[in-house]
Amino acid sequence: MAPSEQSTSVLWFRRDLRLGDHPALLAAAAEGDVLPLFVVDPALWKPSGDVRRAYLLRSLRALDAELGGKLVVERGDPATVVPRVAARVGASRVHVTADAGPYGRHRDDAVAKALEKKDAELVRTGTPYAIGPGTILNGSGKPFQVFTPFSRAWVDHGWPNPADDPGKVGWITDGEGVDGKHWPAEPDLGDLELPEAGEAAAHDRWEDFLDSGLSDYSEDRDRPDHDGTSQLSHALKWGEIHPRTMLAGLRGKRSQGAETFRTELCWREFYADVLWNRPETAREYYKPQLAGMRYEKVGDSFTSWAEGRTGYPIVDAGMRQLRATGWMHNRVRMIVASFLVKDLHVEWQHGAREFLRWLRDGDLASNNHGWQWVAGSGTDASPFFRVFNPVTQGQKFDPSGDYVRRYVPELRHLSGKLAHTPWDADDGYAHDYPERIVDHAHERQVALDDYARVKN
DNA sequence: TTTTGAGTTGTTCGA
DNA sequence: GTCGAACAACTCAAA
Repeated sequence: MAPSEQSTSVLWFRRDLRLGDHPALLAAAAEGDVLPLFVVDPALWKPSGDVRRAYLLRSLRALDAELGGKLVVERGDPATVVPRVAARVGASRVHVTADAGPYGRHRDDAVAKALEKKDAELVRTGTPYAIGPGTILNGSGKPFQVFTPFSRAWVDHGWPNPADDPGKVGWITDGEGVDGKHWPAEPDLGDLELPEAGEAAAHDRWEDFLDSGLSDYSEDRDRPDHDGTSQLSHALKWGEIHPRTMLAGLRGKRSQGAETFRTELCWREFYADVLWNRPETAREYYKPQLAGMRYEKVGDSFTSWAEGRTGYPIVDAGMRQLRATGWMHNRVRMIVASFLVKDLHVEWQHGAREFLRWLRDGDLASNNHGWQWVAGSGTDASPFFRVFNPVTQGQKFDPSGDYVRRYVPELRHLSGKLAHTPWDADDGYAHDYPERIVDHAHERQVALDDYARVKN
């Protein structure tokens, strides 16, 4: 289209719920007036837990406020809804940030086809990542399968600067989807408190973290009893802040904390890249031979794990933190994941699904490939003998026991480290804390033996 | 093509 | 308490 020709377009928001550093918004605004749209897609809404639904709705409300109440929210299959909205305002172009996930790619292809039938077009600009998945390749032109070489190539490639400020955008609305008409009701979360949603809150949090959290990040991030993480995983998941913005904020910082944080952002990009190249690994084993392990069916032991009643304090604290807050510390995610797969011999997919149901930051690529890493079926090269010991992990990363006591009231009467070993205290079970449902040393050996069998 | 070096986050054992 | 070795030889990336 000629630059002088002004026309109305649609900006369809998905996981890019912000107005700053937004290339697709720039592309839309360059064409003329823009109708902002969000579609509540049952395929994504139905499997979501209440926490994620509530967080999304609050983020949408924050976005709507920034848009002067003009956000159009519709419900239904995007392949039907998006062309209908575009037709309503005579838009021939619908702008989006490209989705790299398996469902999103499939959905967007369907929407693009549906738009084509009406002589309209889906325009994908940018991705939720600093470097688009599928971009980084090794010397043979193939995707990396090991993190460290990927990260070197990722750094060498470099990442773009944040997108320009869009300036004054001609936001329009059509009066159909506004005023909360089609907004789902916000689920009742009871006592669960969510962090403030929206772009402004994400930026405030990021600035605070740069000022006061980053210097100790590399040490503190492994401590579930400390507040040492950025608390921005949900903001990244919903695109309230883009990793470009964060990498620009880290530019020039050479501290260990900055290095470690960049590496964590790189892990997010690596797993998105892996999933882009192997979409089926969202559900299937990245290393298929691991599917041949002997696994237990989901039953009582899974329920004990999910509800935080395994009798292993750090595991129970983690699972209860998940349900109480919609978030779990990353160190503890690894511990509880290892426990489910290696101690209870349940396939990682069940745990991954449980996490996605509760996590406010639940991201398919990071979550499921994190699970595969723990299960030993993922991109990590070989250390099959890595089985987390829930007691020593607890003692090492929650040395004072504060984290356990915060989430497991039955253990609050135990002081210090003793909270990790109630079986060593005379009154360890005085408040109905459950006995250990399995013997870790034994189950560890079962897992290792089975692994050896599968390998041979 | 062959070879070499290296691999997020671990655990246990024994000195 | 601390430290190094063993776990068991595997796969990938790059020279």
